[in-house]
Amino acid sequence: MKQEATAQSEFRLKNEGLINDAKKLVESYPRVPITVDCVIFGFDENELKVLLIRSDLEIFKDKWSLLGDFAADNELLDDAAYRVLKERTGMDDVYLAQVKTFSRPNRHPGGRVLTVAYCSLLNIEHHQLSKMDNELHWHAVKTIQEMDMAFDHKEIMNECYCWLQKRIQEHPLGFNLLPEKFSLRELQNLYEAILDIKMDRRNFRKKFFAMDFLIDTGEFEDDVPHRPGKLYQFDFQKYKHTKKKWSGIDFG
Amino acid sequence: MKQEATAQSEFRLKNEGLINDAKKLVESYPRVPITVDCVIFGFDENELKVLLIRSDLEIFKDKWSLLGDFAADNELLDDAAYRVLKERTGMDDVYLAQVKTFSRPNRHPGGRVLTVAYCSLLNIEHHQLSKMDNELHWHAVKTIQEMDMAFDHKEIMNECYCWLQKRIQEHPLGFNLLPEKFSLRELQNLYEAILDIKMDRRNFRKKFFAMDFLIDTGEFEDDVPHRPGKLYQFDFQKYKHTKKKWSGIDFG
DNA sequence: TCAAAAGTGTTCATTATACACCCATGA
DNA sequence: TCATGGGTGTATAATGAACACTTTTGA
Repeated sequence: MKQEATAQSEFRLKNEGLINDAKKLVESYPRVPITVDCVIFGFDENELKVLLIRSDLEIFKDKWSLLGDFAADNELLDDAAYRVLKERTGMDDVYLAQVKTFSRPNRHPGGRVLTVAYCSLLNIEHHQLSKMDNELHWHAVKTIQEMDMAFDHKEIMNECYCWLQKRIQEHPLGFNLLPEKFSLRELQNLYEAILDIKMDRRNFRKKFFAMDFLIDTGEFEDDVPHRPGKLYQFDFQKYKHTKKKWSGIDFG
Repeated sequence: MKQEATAQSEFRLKNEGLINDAKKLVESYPRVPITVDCVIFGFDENELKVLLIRSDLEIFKDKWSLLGDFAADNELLDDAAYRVLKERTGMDDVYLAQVKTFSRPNRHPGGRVLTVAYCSLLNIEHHQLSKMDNELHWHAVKTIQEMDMAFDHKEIMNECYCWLQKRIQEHPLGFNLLPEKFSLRELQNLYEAILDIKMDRRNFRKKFFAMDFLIDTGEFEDDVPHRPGKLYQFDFQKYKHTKKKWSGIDFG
């Protein structure tokens, strides 16, 4: 019993030594400030939009900026991105995904800052912006190419937009941008806006009905100046239990 | 003229002030050590392999580790990954892509270290490992699940493997793992190994011939104990000039 | 002559595309 | 009654999947 205790304490001592070695090693590494930047997409009036503010930095005072913040000590980057979303929009039930890390040494005028870009999607209708600080508001993605943006934020925006275009074809992300109940027209408008293409209405419906993830709510649109369409919900439960097939090799 | 000079110098002064503000801001951010970790895949003896070393860290001395290093001051992360590859394998004409950033606060025993995972692919035949320090060598990916790995390197490995499985179906990555001239059998073996599935040989050939990116070299395999197969090259030129179509919506 | 893998076509099922008319509603 | 978009079906083309035999080579 006593021997055991001794062995244990020896082990602890040795382990502490090893951890100290590790700490020393880590202390020898250069350190870099890390930020997260959120590219927050929304969909409204048949347009894909992105949420921007005027840059906090005086040097970029006339330029638009993504919503970002530095990562706190020991904060998981995903958590930092959720925190930024929460602080800026009040939302926390939002789709969020890490897209890419940007490291160009001169990307920040104040010295090297590394940023991790996150893409998030939220339903504009379900969220009235609470703070409008720094002219926080939605911009049509189509108009952004002509805007001045701070840092490398235009590059980050574009990467996230490409990511979204690809991703939305393989995953049911789009429903995070729509009201919980939506018409097929709204769904198609969303895809057409994001992919910037026109699709055949009949084939679009066929495709979604064939995937069989839409629940017919029995309800209908309201306040439309024409025949109201049926409203559907996406069956996330069923989707989760369906494992995707390999889509097959194709570079073309 | 003099006025102009004055205006210019005023502008410079003001600009310096703004940059100083930015610097002050950045100085207020927490700083984190950054590393890159490379998941280096190779293909040999009909198996997908990954290059590992014994961990440098005493605390992980019996565990296998990815090839990594800290990012130097003002070093682009891509450059850091290329540097690691060059230092460890001597190769610099290698496929390399950023996959994901890992930030769990306890992932490193020496304190918070953020790591950016890169995936790289290289042709084992074209490269004899020059240094064998730390037992550097190739491990079959299939056997790795049972191995002990340092840090969160098994998680990183798995993420990169999934990335590769998806990516190789949509992009011509596989050719980076094969000799410049390869038989269709080798190509199919590669796909079967990476995707861990069996494919029909006739359909596989049809698919690749239909994509029309294979150049018939007119040469044949050598040193095979059976009828030699034709050798092909991938037409990277033609591929580059072919823009991909949208593959179409499908979550199934 | 044998073993081992190369090379090759057809059929069938599934999926994608193109396309036009009637219907329900609100104004 | 009109304008607007909702809702539907069919024919054709393209693609994917299943499947077996002959050929060439080296041993």
